[in-house]
Amino acid sequence: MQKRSEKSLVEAIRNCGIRATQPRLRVLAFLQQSKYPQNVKGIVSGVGSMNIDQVTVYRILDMFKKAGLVVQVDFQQDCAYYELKDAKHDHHHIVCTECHRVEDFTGCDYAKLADKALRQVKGFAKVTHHSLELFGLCNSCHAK
Amino acid sequence: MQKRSEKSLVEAIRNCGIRATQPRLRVLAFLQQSKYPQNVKGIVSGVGSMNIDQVTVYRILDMFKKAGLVVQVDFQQDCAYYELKDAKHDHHHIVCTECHRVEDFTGCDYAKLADKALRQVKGFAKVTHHSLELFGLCNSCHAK
DNA sequence: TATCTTCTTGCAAATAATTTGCAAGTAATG
DNA sequence: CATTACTTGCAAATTATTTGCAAGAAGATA
Repeated sequence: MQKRSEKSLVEAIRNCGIRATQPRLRVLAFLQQSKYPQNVKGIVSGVGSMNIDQVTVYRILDMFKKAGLVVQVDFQQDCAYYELKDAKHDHHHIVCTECHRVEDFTGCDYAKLADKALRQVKGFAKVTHHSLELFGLCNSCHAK
Repeated sequence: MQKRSEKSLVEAIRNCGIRATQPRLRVLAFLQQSKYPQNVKGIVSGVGSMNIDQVTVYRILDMFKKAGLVVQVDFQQDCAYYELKDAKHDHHHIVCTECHRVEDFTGCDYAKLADKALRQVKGFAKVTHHSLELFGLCNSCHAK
């Protein structure tokens, strides 16, 4: 996720057919510079200078999700996390179930998987997105 | 998931090193005969005859999860769902984002995926489980 | 740039999921 | 069948997420 200029942030949002408001720009910018998925609490404190109500963040995330700008990530923890959607749909996480450390990995072969699933089940027209997380133990937690 | 006799239910639970209590047997039996993942509300009403408090269900699920008897499934909806863990770790779902219809599919090639991820990231010792869900539209919702 | 319309935001409050504390109940062991 | 440790149910707390509504801002237009 390389940084985008203020101008291209505005464009990214407008391209989805929605207004480029200050809170939306801040949330998008914050997610862009985040190394890992963020939850609502993290976003509220992460946008810093500007005070954005958490309700607003919920609504923005919901909208971004529907617009295909961000994806929701479930770490089977307390709450939902969000990150920018990558074009290839091929960015996933491995999470330590002890300390909650997160690392990225790629290579789930999404297109093939979606295809295989659609052929296998009956009654589904198309796949729009997916979620994939690995859970395990990081070296230090495993050592204990 | 074929049915197990009462006796083997008891054994399945005891093998995890925990007591085979009535509520646990009921929850396990209910999950076994469930076609799709169930949430806490569904389990409470599903166990029927016996009244089990939802707090107890939460605690049982938590314990079963740690014991490796069940897995948690996140449909990016309201709450967490649970189903029996299959030995091969190769049972996943495709969910309609409109009507929430669920179908199963297999073939994620878990072993290879976990291996690939472990080689790719640094600092992780092992993978214990994973989650994979596809989201899309079923035929009737797609037609609209 | 002033104005208008519509979409957004913030705040308060509601809802719903999940967790915690504790006394009373029950499984497993000898 | 008595003991002990683990479990359950109930009440209440906590936390995530949603809803309603009046005030505020974005974008189109004059």
